[in-house]
Amino acid sequence: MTRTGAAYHHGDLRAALVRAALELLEEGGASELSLRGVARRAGVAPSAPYRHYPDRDALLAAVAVVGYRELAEQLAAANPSPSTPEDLAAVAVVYVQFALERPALFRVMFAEPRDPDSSDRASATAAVSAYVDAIVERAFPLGDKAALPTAIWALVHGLAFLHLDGRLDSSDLSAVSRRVRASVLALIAASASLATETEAELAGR
Amino acid sequence: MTRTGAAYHHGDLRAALVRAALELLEEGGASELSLRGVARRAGVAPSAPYRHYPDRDALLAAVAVVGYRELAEQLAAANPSPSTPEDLAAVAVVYVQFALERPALFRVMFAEPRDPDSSDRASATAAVSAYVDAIVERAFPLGDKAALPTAIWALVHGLAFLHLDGRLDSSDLSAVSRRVRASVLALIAASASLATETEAELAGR
DNA sequence: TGTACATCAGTGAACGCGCGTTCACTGATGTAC
DNA sequence: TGTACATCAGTGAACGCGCGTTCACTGATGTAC
Repeated sequence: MTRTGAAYHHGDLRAALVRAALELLEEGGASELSLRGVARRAGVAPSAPYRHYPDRDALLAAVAVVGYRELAEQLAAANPSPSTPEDLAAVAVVYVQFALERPALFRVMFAEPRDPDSSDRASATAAVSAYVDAIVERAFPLGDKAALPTAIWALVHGLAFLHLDGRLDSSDLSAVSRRVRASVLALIAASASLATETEAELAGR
Repeated sequence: MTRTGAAYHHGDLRAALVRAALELLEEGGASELSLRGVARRAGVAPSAPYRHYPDRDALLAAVAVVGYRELAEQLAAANPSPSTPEDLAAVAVVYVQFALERPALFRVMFAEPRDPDSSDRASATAAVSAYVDAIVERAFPLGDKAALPTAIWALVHGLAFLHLDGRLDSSDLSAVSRRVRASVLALIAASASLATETEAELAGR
């Protein structure tokens, strides 16, 4: 709008809408994202988005996809290929930090999709899942069948939401980080100890 | 309405509204609970609830409180005073089952309160937190400072939401239970092994 | 036991709101010749 | 290089909707004497 001097044709409204949505989410306050609100923010008529997205959900899905990409980038930036428990714990800390820094976006990303077969969103979510599995798997091959990656993801995700929903105190961010780190380390330590115990039991208690 | 034969005075509309809300949540579909919808379900004018609750949030808070109570009852029924890792794992399984069986209620319970100082809701949430802390603490005194109870709660809560939001497959309920059980057992095993490691390190590696 | 009256717990119409979506339209762009 | 025209990407008015909340009201209940 201000960029090209109020052109009739926007240029790249498709991307601008996603950008506007992210801005609105960033500003907090309104956690519910409305199509009209996004259009307003982009400086465009309420009907304009329909040239690019079939409906509101499609726009939300596009926003979620960008969110997944940014989360993945930040995780990778923390440690592109974690190999020790400490590395993994550091990645987990970044995951929770992302949730606390961009709560509204995080909620959009993980909100139940109304249309459960939105392929974009599903594939983005599968990508995150695969990514998490992959880094945990690389760090701890054969850890505890396939249970460990899921357990770690759930642990970190649960920490994120408990903080986000005010069930855990988020006022001291370094305390949050310590808690995330300690939890993840504890869980990882378990996989080794479980294996040992199992061996011991097999060996006759 | 049908009970007393269409009395003008309802009898106990206050409780009936909460019951109606729970029914609506139970029926799934609409995860958003509206004051008007609840009044409609209770067979009462849209303005009637205002005799009992100052606003929509207050009604939602009352619903959440009932949800917390029922969750606590089910957890206690699973095992009133868990003392082994297996006991705790069983309680965790019930927690996730509750979320999967009553997803809409679970979301209302854990949704971010708009009015962050609703005392009813806050105290109910504190009660759950205290309960979780207590049973974990009782089962594993001095486990890993105060980190373990939180970690377990987060793990289980994260599993619940990842299933609820379709990030993990919920089609095979017994597989879900196995995953929950295995994750919790792994995390608990860690507290012992961590303690051992710490001692070993203190003893000079 | 009967009456007068205050209080309580409902009604129902109305308010203003923002929403998602549709529709006929129009201005800008790009292509064919 | 210039003109005719199809296509594209916006506009803006309008639709119907359900919502939370308010307000003056009224029927039922309970209390005082």
